Amino acid sequence: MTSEKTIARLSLYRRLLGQLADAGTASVYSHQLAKSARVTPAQVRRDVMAIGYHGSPSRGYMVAELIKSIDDFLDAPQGQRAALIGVGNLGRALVAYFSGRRPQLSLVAVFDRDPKLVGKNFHGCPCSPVEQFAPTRNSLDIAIAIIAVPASEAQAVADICVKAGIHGILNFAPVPLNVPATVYVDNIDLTVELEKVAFFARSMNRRKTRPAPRRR
Amino acid sequence: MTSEKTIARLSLYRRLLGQLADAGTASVYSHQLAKSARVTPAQVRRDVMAIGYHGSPSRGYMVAELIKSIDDFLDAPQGQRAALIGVGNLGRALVAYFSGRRPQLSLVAVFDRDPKLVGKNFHGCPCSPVEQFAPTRNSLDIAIAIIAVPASEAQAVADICVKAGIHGILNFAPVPLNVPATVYVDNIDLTVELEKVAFFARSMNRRKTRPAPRRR
DNA sequence: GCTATGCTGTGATTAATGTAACGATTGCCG
DNA sequence: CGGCAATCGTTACATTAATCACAGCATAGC
Ligand SMILES: NC(=O)c1ccc[n+]([C@@H]2O[C@H](COP(=O)([O-])OP(=O)(O)OC[C@H]3O[C@@H](n4cnc5c(N)ncnc54)[C@H](O)[C@@H]3O)[C@@H](O)[C@H]2O)c1
Ligand SMILES: NC(=O)c1ccc[n+]([C@@H]2O[C@H](COP(=O)([O-])OP(=O)(O)OC[C@H]3O[C@@H](n4cnc5c(N)ncnc54)[C@H](O)[C@@H]3O)[C@@H](O)[C@H]2O)c1
Repeated sequence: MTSEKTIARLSLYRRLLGQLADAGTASVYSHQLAKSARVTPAQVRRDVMAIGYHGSPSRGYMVAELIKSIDDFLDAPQGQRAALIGVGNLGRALVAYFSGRRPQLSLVAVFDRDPKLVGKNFHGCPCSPVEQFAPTRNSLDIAIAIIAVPASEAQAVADICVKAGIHGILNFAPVPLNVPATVYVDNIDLTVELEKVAFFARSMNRRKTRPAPRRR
Repeated sequence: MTSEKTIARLSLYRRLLGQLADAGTASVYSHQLAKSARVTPAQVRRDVMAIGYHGSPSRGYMVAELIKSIDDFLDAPQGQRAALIGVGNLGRALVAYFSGRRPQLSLVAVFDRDPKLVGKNFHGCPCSPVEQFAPTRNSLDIAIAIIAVPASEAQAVADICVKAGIHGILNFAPVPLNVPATVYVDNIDLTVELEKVAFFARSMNRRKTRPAPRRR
């Protein structure tokens, strides 16, 4: 019932709130949070409403409480584990970035088919051959796959993931994947993103107006 | 007037059409293109209409002509050049990926503030100190900046870009940037994307229905 | 030739998403 | 103690995006 866009914003709010908490801020108004997230105050209030948290007109939202509410809403109670498939240029950067972040959503294993990579350890994640995906998935209870293999291999790898019981895929290969409706796929197509920026940069140069207020 | 979503799909169509052209296919129907792009046929026709190309009811769209039309629409006549700032884990992967792709949209320079990286060459792109950004931008006519520096540095780097006359930014730092309305920013927030996948993977597990048809 | 077929182009319609408006509430300050 | 100022919660509205549905047309087959 809650839309994808709302989930994305909640994830962003949570990170911004974490920074506020670190800075010792106890409470925050919708317009303050809106400003740092680059959205309207009404949008913030709507999103907060969606997770059932309530602020007070005088103090706004209690930072710690709101974080807790977002946690309860977004996180799985027993945590979730992810695996990365394809430890190439991009894959290595992703492991460096995602490993050791939130304990509730951790990267625990990586896979590749290159024998030179198998057996190595990447930021605490052992690299196994891709044939080991299904058994490893079961033993470590992996819920999410991150695909960073060449485009030509992506569909085959996705099939392996689906067969092993994965229900969420973050796909960096520039190929729309074919999966059953029970699997959620998020495609990150960086070529498309770059071309988008190129196009709108051009229209910015010409007319000095932006096509639409930005956020993601 | 043409929306961001439409531009993103056109970029995807172009790549898919290129594959068709390589395979020797001369013409394609909206429903075929729609299937590989994971959108509806009506959507394809609408998008094609937006760039002023016309197909024929009998043959559909001529692949080579449609590619040409998308090129004319998306590409700058004299090409566009991009620079990357921050040659760390992610930056290096991006250079490897983006360098030497389309000549119409090429990565030509990289910047960092680490003296150990300055002077090195990354896939044909010389690495300069970030202080050299403005002069290099002018001499190479760089239109687009890709930001891959730590979050704490991102705003400062964005300011440098804006001051140097950049109108398009692809931002990988997990920070909403503060820029004037004359600059188009596309934020790629991978933490948000991963958390989104985690959330919907969970809801897939529970109820076996997807929240919305997927695409990006 | 003539009809049947299957596609494109596009106005009409529906769905999704975001914004605005405003009553309700809370504490503050005189 | 009672208005004032500010903010939340929520409903109504506006905007944007996607889909439907069908007229119009080109071709193939007979
Ligand atoms: N490098 C980037 O910045 C970047 C940017 C955007 C998209 N991508 C996409 O991400 C993917 C990976 O890019 P990359 O630059 O890391 O490529 P890469 O060639 O450096 O790495 C690919 C890795 O996948 C492994 N691999 C290949 N086939 C496999 C299989 N069937 N099973 C398991 N592992 C397999 C290879 O051994 C290699 O280690 C590609 O689809 C690419 O288009 C990369
Ligand atoms: N690695 C990933 O896969 C990944 C994923 C998502 C987001 N990100 C984001 O991308 C950014 C870069 O990530 P990374 O993993 O490559 O980090 P990194 O630390 O490996 O690289 C950062 C690079 O930026 C350079 N740098 C720092 N300050 C600079 C400045 N002021 N001017 C110019 N160069 C400067 C550093 O010298 C370094 O080379 C971060 O904001 C990170 O949050 C990275």
